[in-house]
Amino acid sequence: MPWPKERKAQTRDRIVDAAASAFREAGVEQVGVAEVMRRAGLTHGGFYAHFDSKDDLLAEAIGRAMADSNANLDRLRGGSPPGLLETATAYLSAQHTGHPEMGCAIAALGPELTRGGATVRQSLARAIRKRLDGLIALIPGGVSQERQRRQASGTLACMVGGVVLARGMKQSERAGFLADCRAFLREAVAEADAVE
Amino acid sequence: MPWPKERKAQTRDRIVDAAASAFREAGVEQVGVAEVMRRAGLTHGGFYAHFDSKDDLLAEAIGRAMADSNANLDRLRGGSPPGLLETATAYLSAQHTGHPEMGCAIAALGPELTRGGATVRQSLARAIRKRLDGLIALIPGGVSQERQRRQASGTLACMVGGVVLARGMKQSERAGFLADCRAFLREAVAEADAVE
DNA sequence: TGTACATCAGTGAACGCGCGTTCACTGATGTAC
DNA sequence: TGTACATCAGTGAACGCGCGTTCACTGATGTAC
Repeated sequence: MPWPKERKAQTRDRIVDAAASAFREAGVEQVGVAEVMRRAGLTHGGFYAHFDSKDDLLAEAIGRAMADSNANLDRLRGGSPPGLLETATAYLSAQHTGHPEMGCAIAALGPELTRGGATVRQSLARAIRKRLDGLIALIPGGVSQERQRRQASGTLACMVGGVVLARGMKQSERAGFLADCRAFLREAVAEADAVE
Repeated sequence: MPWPKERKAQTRDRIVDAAASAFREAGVEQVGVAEVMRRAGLTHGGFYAHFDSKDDLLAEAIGRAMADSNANLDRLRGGSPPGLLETATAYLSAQHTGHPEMGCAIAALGPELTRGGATVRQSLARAIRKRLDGLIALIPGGVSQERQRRQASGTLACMVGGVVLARGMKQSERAGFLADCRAFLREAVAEADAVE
């Protein structure tokens, strides 16, 4: 074993990171294997020593992007406690909307991943499941499981749709729309708690 | 003028229709000009007698897809009155989720359109604006404009995100998730009315 | 301690292939006589 | 009524080009002696 054992794993990691941000930034189809490798500081020929195919890389990059995005949202949330509303507020921010390459993979790539191969779709489904479970875990224990599920599902839908829509709008309408989405959720979630 | 005047316009229409459904079904990048023309019953060579570029067609297909989708949602809504909740309920249905090629262009193509050329982005922005205004118009007049905007924005975000997420999930989790989103909105919108 | 060697991560040229676009053409049509 | 003609929507072969993938190779490294 002439090379340090962990070196290949580190290179692989760099490739996944490069792919996770490049795909979110420009779309899966618009970013070639060569471009990903270039971003990782390598040449394209070595790619297949690490991955079976571009789809294989994509499936792995989805998970990486979600973890990455979660870390960024935690940072955005700043000091506020990790509740459902606080998370949604950070998600529905101008910062997140303006930086897809560091943001949620579902909002940046959802529809095109849905049309991908079986491995990619599985990875997406797992990412969504994880996000949803993460949100459910943020809801206080006193609430019934059914209500937890409903609140988390509706809130996540509003988060993802809000960012997708904001990114598609005229720049000038974005901030207002995001504020409307945040206010909508604040009311919906708070009132649902009151009813409880 | 040796040909019936309207014939070329009709052919162009057929191409736009074919593109609107093909793009929503398989994604813009996955559908070539040749495939669109084949679906319209033509050969690819004639394409540039009707459009300047694929992007030009795409920009037009977005508008067509939205009109088409609205007609389908009206049909889905069936007898129920055209209110905000009824529209959201039809949108967040298994039928819509299962048939992207007849559904909302924002949910099917949103993120990739955001990364498109200027004309495409403009067409998307216009489509979103129209959808939002359409939803606002469904809210009873007694509600303040600010509240109308907030309700329509939050509801649309939940609709789009709900369908994007449902399509990315395991088949077995879809129906429950869509029902949760519908229930969430029913509560959010109804309670907001009560508070009014 | 120094040298020859085996390993294998990474290189870079090459491959088919499908794409968007171009262009010379064809042939169905309405019009002029 | 019938024929020659001009028009132009639509045809199909061809063009570069960039992509995902393959493969013979290279050269930096740890090991054996």
